[in-house]
Amino acid sequence: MFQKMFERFEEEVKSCLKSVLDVDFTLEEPKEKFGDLSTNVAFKLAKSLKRKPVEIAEEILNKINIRKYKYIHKIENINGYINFHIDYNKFAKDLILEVKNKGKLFGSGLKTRKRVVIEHTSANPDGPLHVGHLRNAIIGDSLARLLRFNGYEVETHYYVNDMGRQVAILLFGLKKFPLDKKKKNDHAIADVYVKANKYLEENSEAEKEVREIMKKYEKGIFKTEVRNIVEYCLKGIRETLSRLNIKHDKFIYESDFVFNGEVENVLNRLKRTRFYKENEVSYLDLKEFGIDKELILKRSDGTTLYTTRDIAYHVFKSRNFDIIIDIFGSDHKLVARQLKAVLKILQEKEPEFIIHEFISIPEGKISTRRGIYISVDTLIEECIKKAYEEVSKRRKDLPEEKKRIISEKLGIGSLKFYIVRVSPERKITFKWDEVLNFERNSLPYIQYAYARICKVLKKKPAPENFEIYNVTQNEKNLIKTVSKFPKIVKEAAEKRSVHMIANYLLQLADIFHRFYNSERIIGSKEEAFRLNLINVTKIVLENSFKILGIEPLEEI
RNA sequence: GGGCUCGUAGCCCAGCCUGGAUAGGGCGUCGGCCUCCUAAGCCGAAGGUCGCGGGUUCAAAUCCCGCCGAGCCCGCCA
Repeated sequence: MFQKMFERFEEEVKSCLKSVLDVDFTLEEPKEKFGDLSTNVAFKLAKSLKRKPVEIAEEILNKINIRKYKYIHKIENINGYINFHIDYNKFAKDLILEVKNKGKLFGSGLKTRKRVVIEHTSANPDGPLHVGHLRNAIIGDSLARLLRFNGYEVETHYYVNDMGRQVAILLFGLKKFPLDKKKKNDHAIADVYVKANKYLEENSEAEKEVREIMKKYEKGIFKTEVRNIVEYCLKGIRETLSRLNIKHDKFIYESDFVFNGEVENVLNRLKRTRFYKENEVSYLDLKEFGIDKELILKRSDGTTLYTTRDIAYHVFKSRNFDIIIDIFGSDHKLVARQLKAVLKILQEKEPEFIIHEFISIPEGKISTRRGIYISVDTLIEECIKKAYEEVSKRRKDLPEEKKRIISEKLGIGSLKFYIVRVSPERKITFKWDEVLNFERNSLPYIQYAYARICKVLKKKPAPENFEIYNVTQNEKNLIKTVSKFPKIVKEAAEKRSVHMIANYLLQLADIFHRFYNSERIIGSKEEAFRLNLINVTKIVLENSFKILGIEPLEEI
């Protein structure tokens, strides 16, 4: 019955304007003092009508019969801008009913049959995840959650690069250096990998051996050995991801596309196109697509390359899904363009890419090969440690067990939030004091809002019936922000922008805290309404947390 | 050299796609608010050539062109 209140208000404003105008117009959200929606149509008309915007606006205003609209409280003309104000008494009542009614589904989209595949993380199985992978994983995971919430059928993939040089080096290394069984799997693998790389640098004759392994492996030799090593490492990686509340639906092995003949099939298809060229290597000429660099498909020794196999994987995705989304690091920008071009050539579905910049650490450039990185495991431990210090400082009254649970969730959540909050194209320099800031603009700030609500509602649950008197400005802000949630979710999904959700959450928490500080809830004349208002705020917080894969805490 | 991305107060970030009213937050700084639902909070102040230059427009942080600076890529690595 009640559907997306903010959009209903928007619809009313639109039909209101349409009833008196026969030109296109746009609506925007002005600053608080100018109302809730605004149009600058009078400015657009000024030129053709050769009249002043203020006069045009006035004329439009006079034609409108405001009584026909339920949620429009007032319309005014300020210097030519036509501003619409919400009738908050009616609006709030219906909004609260809507949110209560929908609950967990408030803001979600209708189920669609659209199948989406999101590939993310896909770190090489040669060591633990580090900060760079973390960003990829967090963006991918929350995007999957966002699209699911919007009604899509989503499958997440971890594409395992179990082929190529790094695997050969690992295989080579394991013959020379023992695996430390006491260490976490992925860390033990990294030790060997770093040692093997160092050995290769110092002993150039060993290079031949590595190439030999690669060649044999592609023919199917060492298949089980490689799978075992890879699985060994992945077990460690999975443990880390699981602590972050990130889980992939499927692990797709790159080598499978070679062994099951798919790579060869794709190569044959490409051979029949005019883009295919051969000399000592096979390659594609992609100049037509504005890519000067030829795309090499096969080495002179006949082995395939990473991109070749990736094409086969994408053909597979194209056959099984409607929308293909890849989360890539910015070093893969060229690969992304190449893939898009090749998929177009093959007349398959072209993937969408979310390309994120890197996270750098003060220590310098990250390199797993050289052993320069902060592992996500270390990061998680640090965050929890710091969170524990903060929690202990602020909540001396809590029992030890509770403090530990809260710090674990707050620490890991803060890490995720710090990363998901900034738009992907911006590079991040990882700074501890920013990650573990427990004040405003942080996850604890939002969790605190949630905890405050829980506490109040625990004392006094929101009653079924309530009356709305005069709505204060802080209440209006909170009502409006809550009502905008479905719109934000929809826009974020369309733009594939998870950081919008994080920023919305900050805004909601901010507005809540302001309301909470200035308005007494329990014991006030408006108690019943306010309890209902914070109750719906709580639902929106929960739904937003779910999108980000962060667990709400009833107490912090 | 070429391609892509970024440049918004001392520091960090949103807004840019879809142009509009004194450019929003946060950290830090300064000053206030706890006999009352967690002060992990709230209120206030100071702090800006939106990298630079040009163009389009009644109107540009936003669109177009040029430049400067930073990052990434340009491998028979992945």
